[in-house]
Amino acid sequence: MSDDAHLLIPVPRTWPFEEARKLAEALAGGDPEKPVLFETGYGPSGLPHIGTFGEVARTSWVRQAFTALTGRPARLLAFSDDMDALRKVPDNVPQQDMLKQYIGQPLSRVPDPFGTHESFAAHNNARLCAFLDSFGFEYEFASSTLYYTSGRFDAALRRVLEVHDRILDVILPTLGPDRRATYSPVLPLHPETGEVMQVPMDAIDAAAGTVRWTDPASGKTFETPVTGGHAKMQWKADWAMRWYALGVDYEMSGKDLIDSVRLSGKICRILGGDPPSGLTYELFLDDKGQKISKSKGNGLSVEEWLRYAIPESLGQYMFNQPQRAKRLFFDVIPKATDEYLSHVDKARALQKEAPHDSEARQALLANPAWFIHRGEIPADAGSPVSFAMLLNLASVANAETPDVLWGFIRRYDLTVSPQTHPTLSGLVDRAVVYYADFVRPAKTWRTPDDKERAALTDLAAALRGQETQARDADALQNLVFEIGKRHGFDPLRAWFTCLYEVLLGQSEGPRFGGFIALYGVTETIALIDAALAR
RNA sequence: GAGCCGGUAGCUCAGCCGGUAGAGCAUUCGACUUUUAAUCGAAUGGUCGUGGGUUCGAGUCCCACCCGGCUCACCA
Repeated sequence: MSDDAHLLIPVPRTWPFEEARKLAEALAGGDPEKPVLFETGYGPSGLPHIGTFGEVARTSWVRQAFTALTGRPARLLAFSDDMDALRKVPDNVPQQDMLKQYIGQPLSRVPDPFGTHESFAAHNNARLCAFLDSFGFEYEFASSTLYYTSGRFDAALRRVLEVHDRILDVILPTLGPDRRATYSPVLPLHPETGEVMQVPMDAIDAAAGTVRWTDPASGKTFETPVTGGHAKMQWKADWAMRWYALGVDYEMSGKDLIDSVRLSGKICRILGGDPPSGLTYELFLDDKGQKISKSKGNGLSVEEWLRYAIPESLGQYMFNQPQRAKRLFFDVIPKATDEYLSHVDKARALQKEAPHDSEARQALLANPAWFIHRGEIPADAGSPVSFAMLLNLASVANAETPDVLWGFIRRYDLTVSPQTHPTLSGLVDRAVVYYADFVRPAKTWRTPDDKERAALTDLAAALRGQETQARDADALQNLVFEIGKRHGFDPLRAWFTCLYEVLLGQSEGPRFGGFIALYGVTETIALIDAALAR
């Protein structure tokens, strides 16, 4: 641990700081003034998804830890491989027939099926940026097409030709015989059709910076410069070339890419560069333990998560154990949310102590909320009520709108409101949705028997006289109670159980007078009428 | 074939630099309620996958094995 002397602070024991320390060690010999480069990759053949969020979030956290640890400047580049060829037409976009005609073309040359951007790639790139912005990530966007065409990769591409054969030696043994016959790390763009060509090279001219190849369709031979956007690299070599050309210091990837990382690292070394450090994170599993993939459409999307929980909870989920395969399904949402809330409370307390207490500062840096809120816990973050409790409450109260939930919350604590507690407000809104989507559909409403039917009819009639009156919970409770006694329920508890089972679809519930007062007399009458009509 | 992850209470999991096994849920009991619990208190519950090793001391470190799961071996 004595070799940590160059670090500004002791290393907190969380994975972003462990990663940052690894990176600091790897960079120990280099120029301390040079900004450190973090990269995340994105393939714009589809819309950004939850894995994209996870990778950018986690990379951002390592960067935040790295800066805290070393004080060195760092950038995060979100690199979009938009020059990659359109291989398959995604089935969740319009204009399928139009897109089919562009298979094999770089995504940046495929028209936007939504008609809002210059190209399909531009459309997806814009969606990526909007998506990342909505979470407040700090990053610089990079377009592969722009980098290629602007000549930014030219020197590296010429270097690729110089060591072309050594690159082949590394890649060919990893390929099957069929692929081996056609493989080339350089993919020239067809000068006539614009297609990204996957053909073997006839000749390499490193001095001229060109490749010669034959179009299998026409038999014509072409001499194409690798520079200036006239060619791109095949993906593993592309990754390596990019690391080399840009000097990428850190990039994570999923464990399905372990072999690619190894291979690209070798190629990067052949080019004369140092491959980046990085974390291999585990994949996300759906409810049945299967890998989540865009094409299968299993698991959970970011939109779905945000429908049921506040954004910070998704950060909390991604923060936990990146090197462990985790189930990504609806039922993990409440736990992630409450973990986040409890960390925020601790972090806020630690934040007060941190300026004059080094132990508190260390604990703060180890707190997920410190990362999720980018180093500064807002004063109004956190909630006095847990999400689990709100879900329970929504269920018990049959809460169909946030108002009903707020009514119960305010009876519990009059000082809270959506204005004073914005996080709680967000939780309440989602609890109602979660209840409506998951809890209520599972409920079963019992049909009342004749005796219950008579009592319920009586109750509805009695309530009709109360519609215009002030909503006095006690008076309503007495009313309900009297009707139960009048109809001879014994024990009286059976009457209330009947109300819960018939009207709310559950065996337990809130004090009924209070429920009517909050839920509304008219609404309760409607509830009874609906039950009687069943 | 190559590689990765996991096995701790009935369930889901936490367990840091080795120092008397923890949480939530579930279960049971109690308090408070004109029936309730969104509340509070308490109890029950574990041979830490197996076998070795290191150590005064191992869920934790090392080795071997068993079981379960996943990923890559076509494309990116």
